[in-house]
Amino acid sequence: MKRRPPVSIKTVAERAGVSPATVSNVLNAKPSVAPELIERVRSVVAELGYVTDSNASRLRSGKHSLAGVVVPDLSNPMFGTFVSTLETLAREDGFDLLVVSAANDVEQEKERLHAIRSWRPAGLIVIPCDGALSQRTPPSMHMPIVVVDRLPDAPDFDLIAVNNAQSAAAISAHLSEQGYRSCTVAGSMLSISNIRERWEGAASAAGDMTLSMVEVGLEAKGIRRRLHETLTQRRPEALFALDHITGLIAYQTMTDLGLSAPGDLAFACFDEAEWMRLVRPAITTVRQPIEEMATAAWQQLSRRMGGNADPVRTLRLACSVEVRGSTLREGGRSSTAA
Amino acid sequence: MKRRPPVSIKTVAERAGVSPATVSNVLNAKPSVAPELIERVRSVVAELGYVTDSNASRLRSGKHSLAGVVVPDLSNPMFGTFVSTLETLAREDGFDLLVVSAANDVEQEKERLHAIRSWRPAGLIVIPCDGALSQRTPPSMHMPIVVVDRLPDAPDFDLIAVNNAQSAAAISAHLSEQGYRSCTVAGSMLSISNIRERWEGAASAAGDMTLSMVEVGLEAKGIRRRLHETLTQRRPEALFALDHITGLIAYQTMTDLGLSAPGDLAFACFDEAEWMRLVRPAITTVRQPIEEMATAAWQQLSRRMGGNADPVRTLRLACSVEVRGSTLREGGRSSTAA
DNA sequence: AGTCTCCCGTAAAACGTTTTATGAAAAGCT
DNA sequence: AGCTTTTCATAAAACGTTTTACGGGAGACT
Repeated sequence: MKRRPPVSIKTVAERAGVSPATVSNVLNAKPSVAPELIERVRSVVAELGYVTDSNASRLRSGKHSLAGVVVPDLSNPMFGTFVSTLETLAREDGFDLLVVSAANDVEQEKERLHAIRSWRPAGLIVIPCDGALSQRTPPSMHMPIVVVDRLPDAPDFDLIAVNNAQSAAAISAHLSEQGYRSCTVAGSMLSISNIRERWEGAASAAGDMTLSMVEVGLEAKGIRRRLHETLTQRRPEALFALDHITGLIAYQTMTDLGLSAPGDLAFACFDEAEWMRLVRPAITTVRQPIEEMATAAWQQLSRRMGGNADPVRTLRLACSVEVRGSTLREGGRSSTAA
Repeated sequence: MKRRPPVSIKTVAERAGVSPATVSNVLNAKPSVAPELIERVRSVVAELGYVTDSNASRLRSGKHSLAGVVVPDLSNPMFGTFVSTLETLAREDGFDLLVVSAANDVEQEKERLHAIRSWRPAGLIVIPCDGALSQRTPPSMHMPIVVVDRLPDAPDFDLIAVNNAQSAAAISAHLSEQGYRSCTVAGSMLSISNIRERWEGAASAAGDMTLSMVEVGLEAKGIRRRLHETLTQRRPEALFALDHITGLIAYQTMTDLGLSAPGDLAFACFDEAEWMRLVRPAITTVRQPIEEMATAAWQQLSRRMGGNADPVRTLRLACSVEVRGSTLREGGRSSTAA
């Protein structure tokens, strides 16, 4: 591909026989440019394929059109859907998104938050790895930040989350209603705020069911090993996974061990993925409203970027609980009083 | 959060009692700065939390640290994994990624490719919606572009793809070996080059098996409807889905119709997802080497961004075929000569 | 015909950095 | 002591835009 010097506003101006200021006025639809000049400039822009340098434009005008998104891991489909929805909304408002991920590592998250500042985004939407954001967002970080999904460790941030405790409680109550006497709750780490909320919610509604918590970590091999231990040492009657990746590996582990749901082991997961409907029996899940979370997050960030200085705001969205075959005992429902 | 005027290199210079040029020299580790000044500048940078404006830096220095990635849809886990891997590699080379997606729409892809240019990325990695890239990358678009997964419609681009035809042929041959006499091959659209290659590959190795192609489109409802029609009108003995989303919806449709694999309908898919191993029987798949594709794409783009002007290059990576229960007939293998 | 007002195009400055050229001071050499 | 060379700090320019202030010309009014 033959390399040609890049086209700048000066090139366009020279070719059109006007000044760079006139080209800028045309491109930015400023009033009081003669129709003849408008036509001439537009024609040259099309001919040369000129595209304004958004960085230079922001430098001079101060007007932003970039926002940043920081997520723990783009391989997780939940985050992929989240970012995809955000992008659609951002584009409608004339923004592009700079998307970075932290590989589920708090040190990388710190580095990513630092690095993203250098692009001067107008604001940030952050799904933190664990929530210790105030350590990673120094006082000099002035841009508005909306936190999603995990609770930040300081009250300075707008937060969009789901009703973790209540939804996990619903699962716990359901399992208890079905007559299960013991349940292991598996989650990555209790230091991750939404995992802790879910555990606490589950614990609050266990009724007569004995609940225990196992922290399986974030690394697939470790998750697999701890779940394998859990299911082979003293197997509970039910297993409740508190996040998507834990749920996926939990299901793999129980199928590898030849355990079928719900007879050998009832299984529920706090996150919905398509495959959970496909396996037989289908899996009881808590479905998080990912697109609503993305919508609420973008709307709140838009307000902040627009100058809104209201007190910080927390929005909790409701999940839905999908009861499916993986937790239903034969006659289980009818044997318990409503 | 109290808004304070942003800190610039001038603020740092004033506070440190040096010139902006000295601050720049310190931050960029230029030789011949007195140790005392280095220490003073660093201390002020830390105190004020100053972060260089990468846009202004690139404007003056001409040195890039942003690359662009365009994918059809981030909700598709394959693209999520791809971008995640790219990001890790880019970061190792000191680059950030501007990630945009086209919502599987060629008009949006055109708009996205145009918009991403305004950020002046040093290069682009593009998974096109259908491959008609030369229409969406005008001659004025000089940055290096590496195309991934789908064939571009012009020979100007580096390409990283998989051996679609050969891998699909392997599935087709396997189905024929198993004794299936008819197979429907379902893919989004033949105008998408990798779908076309896969169909052609499957067709080339069908042997005695009757093959037919159904183009199901990209929109979930339409995919579901066409697959439903296909499976209820004149049901084939086998179904081979050519991409992930088609495979997911195909499996949903057959389970909704009460069809079990492989007895009622053998099922194979050209893409691997975790759930395909979890369902019973597990699904026969072609596993694409997503991380290797990302690695090869980044390496090639790095070379191009570094000034390499070798002729354009195509790299085809090999997929692996995972034969599982969804296509294995009882005694099917032993009845066919190797 | 002269004066005043309005329109329109643009020169120059500014944004935040980096680079380059320059000058002053210090160090080295004779 | 004087001259030459080297070091180091910085003034000014430059990157690609947008904004602002200014000047010239045209039109309107008397």
